[in-house]
Amino acid sequence: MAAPSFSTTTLTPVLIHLLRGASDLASVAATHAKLLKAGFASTIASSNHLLAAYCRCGSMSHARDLFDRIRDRDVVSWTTLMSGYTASGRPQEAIAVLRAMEFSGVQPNVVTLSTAASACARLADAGLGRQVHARAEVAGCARDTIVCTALVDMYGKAGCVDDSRAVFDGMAAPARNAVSWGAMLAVYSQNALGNEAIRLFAELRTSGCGLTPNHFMLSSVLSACASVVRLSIGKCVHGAVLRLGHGNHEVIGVALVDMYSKCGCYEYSRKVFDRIEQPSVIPYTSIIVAAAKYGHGRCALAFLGEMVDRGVQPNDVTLLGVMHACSHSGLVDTGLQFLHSMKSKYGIAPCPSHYTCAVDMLGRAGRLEEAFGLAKEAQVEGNEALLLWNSLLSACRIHKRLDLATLAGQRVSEFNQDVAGGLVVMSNAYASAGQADNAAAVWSSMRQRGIQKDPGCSWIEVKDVSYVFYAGAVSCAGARADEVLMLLDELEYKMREKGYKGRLGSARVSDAHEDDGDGGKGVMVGVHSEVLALGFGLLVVPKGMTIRVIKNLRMCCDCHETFKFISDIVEREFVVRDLNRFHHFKTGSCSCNDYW
DNA sequence: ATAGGGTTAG
Repeated sequence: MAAPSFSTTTLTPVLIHLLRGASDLASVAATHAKLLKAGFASTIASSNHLLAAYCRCGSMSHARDLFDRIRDRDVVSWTTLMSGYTASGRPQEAIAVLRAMEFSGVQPNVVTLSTAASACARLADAGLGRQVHARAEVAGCARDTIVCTALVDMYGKAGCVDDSRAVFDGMAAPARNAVSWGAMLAVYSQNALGNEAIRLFAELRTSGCGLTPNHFMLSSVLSACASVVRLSIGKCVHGAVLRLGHGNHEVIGVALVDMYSKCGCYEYSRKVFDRIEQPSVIPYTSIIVAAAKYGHGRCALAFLGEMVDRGVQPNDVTLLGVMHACSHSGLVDTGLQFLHSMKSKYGIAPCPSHYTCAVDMLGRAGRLEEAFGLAKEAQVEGNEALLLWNSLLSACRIHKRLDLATLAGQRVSEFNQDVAGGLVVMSNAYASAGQADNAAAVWSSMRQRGIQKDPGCSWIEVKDVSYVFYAGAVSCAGARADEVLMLLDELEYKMREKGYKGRLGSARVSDAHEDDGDGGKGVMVGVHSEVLALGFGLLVVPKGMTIRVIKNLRMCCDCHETFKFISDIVEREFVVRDLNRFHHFKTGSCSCNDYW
């Protein structure tokens, strides 16, 4: 038998060297075996090295076995095990390790507590996170930059944005580094507080802290710009990306593709995408989703073909994007083929969102019997099912199938939570069918049950400022409100000369998709919010510039017709982003060819 | 010196 050839003091560097190159279980286990065979008496340091190596290669069962056999476990052993569980997606077990560690009497340090905070972040559990926060205070670790940054992230992931900000504000200015700023920006961006993220980013640049935006901060801010549809700021950030030399970073490329597509600039998304070298599945998915939103179904299919040819595997999100593209382009049978062949062709089993998309697609195309059949046969539950039956209900209204609408409405009402949207659609279905009494009854029952619904609104960005319009209320236009109404009056007159049959303004029984905000008299609406936003845009956006309107609901047929007429009359281009796609109006027609 | 914090597609 070979004599041990290392002394305790020389072993550790050799061990590190062996373990550093070991990213797979086999080589870690081989090193482990060699040590045992050499008869080396393990020290706590060498055991911890091995433990970390097992964790790095994701083999938590081996890590646990080793850990259980370490007698004199120190804070590093415990922390390493916690970190391993967190990294392999088992944060609950990391917390159990923390509890066992405290029970065993070993004191946590800053590394332990930052690891614990990140386990709580993964669990999105603010209650547990608060306990870790308190423990950090007690241990005197609550001023540590990394602990604080982990807490900022933890509160954010748990949805407690104010707590994140309180921790961030409590950090002394020199303690805030680029990671802390990046974490706070990400918190705002991930919690749909885009404007707060934009404000904080501006603060970074004026704070005199001397930190330069890095790709983490830039991608968070771009996603913030996308979520609140702030094109002009997004373009400025794009400029900063190029100046700072981050233009070739894939993550930034994806954020830019997404930002431009959500801000109504599909062409820019294309240009950014074309500059990404060797795009992975995520950039491909983001451009496919962008194409889907603009109704470019053939384009989306071409991108899918291209990625497959290049050996990039699509995933469930990619295929959902492709199906959305089919749905919004009227490629119904192609979309259905995807649903039925995705398992065999791409190895991805359809999940509830794919079924929901297919049902929506059939409904959009007026193939309602098939849609109902698929809806019943799909194993969809919970919130997904609510979305599914809601979209069917919507389709029934559009295709004036009150018989089926009642059926779908019944399904929707079986869900006790969040039924407002469905009930509004039901009411609108009655109104479309000329049954104003039933429509009013739905509203009054909603009023009695205390159900509220977000009012429909549209907004437009002019020189970095957002103007929000609600149906029937032109007040956002401020001093120019009267001018907007006069302009719309004049346009209505010109539209009539070209054959327009509807009415823009005066109150009427609603076949509307939005109520007027007071909920009670909801079946009476005035002019829709997107028309007001457009009227304002025509006054303030210079001629020759595209007017971009954003709406929080689906665009209705009337407004769609109106926008087509007006684009012809004033010879301008409009882009409208509604709840699920974009419409590009130009010379009297729309990019969707009236299919959406 | 063996353990720690932030980002992208739905």
